[in-house]
Amino acid sequence: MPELPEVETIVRTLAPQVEGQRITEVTVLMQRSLQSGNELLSLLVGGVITKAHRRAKLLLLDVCAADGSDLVLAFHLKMTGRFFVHPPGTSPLKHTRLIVDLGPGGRLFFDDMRSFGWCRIMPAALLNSWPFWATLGPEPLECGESELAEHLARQLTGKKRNIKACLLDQTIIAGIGNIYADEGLFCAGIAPQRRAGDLQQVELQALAEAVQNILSRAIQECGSSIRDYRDALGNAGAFQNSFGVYGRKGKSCHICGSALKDGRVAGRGTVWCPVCQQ
DNA sequence: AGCGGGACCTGTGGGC
DNA sequence: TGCCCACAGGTCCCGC
Repeated sequence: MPELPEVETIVRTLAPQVEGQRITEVTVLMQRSLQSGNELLSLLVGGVITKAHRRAKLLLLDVCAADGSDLVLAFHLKMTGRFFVHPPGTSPLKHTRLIVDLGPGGRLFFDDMRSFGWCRIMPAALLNSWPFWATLGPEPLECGESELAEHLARQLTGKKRNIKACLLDQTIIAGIGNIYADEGLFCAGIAPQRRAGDLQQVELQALAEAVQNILSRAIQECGSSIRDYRDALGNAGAFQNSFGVYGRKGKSCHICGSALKDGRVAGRGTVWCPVCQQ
């Protein structure tokens, strides 16, 4: 399920295939997948994709439209969203929701089995007035470790929710999902059900360090492939082989050998070590 | 206001 | 063998 490291890997593998390419057609196969910007579709045709990049779990394609205006295609992959550039003439697949034709550059497919993912097309100038965008928390890898710890301290003061729910909250910190929340908390030695406002400064420091460490390592390993995730070249990631807790319920902790516990925290399947995480 | 939980989806896998 | 159901999870929305 694409979280920050997976979306980052997709962007890195997609960018060389689409940047500089001219859009010749856009086809929406599932209307629900295009959340907004229907009226801008015709403006895309003839435009050029100038940049593929990422913010939080969003994949963004900057487009210089045919009339010279700047547009943005924002994609949220949710759990099963995928990108792949097929040769020209390729027919849609079973779960293809949207196609961006790039002439001789091929056909960019947005596939999404569960149809939770979406695309929004908007003028670049309106990006900042989009509530989801405007309320996103900081990029965890774009601030220093102590800066991130201080940010968490400010955000979590007085919070009664558990720390896992806070890590999943994109307005507190951007890009973390269920996998990296569990892994980060394990790495920091903090139990997921701890009340966020009760965490001590030294624990927040450890958490900031753990989150940055886990996310960077996951990017180096090209993300985690549990079942569905593939990058824009069709390759699986490898970080799932380095999991400390996620998907390892009942198995023994790599650090202390205790049986890992599992349950629901913040409404999500959660695994933790009852000894290493306090 | 802040928080918890259901709805949205569809394929997979375990149990009977 | 085949059917049924729980489960996976990011975000929005609703109700307490």
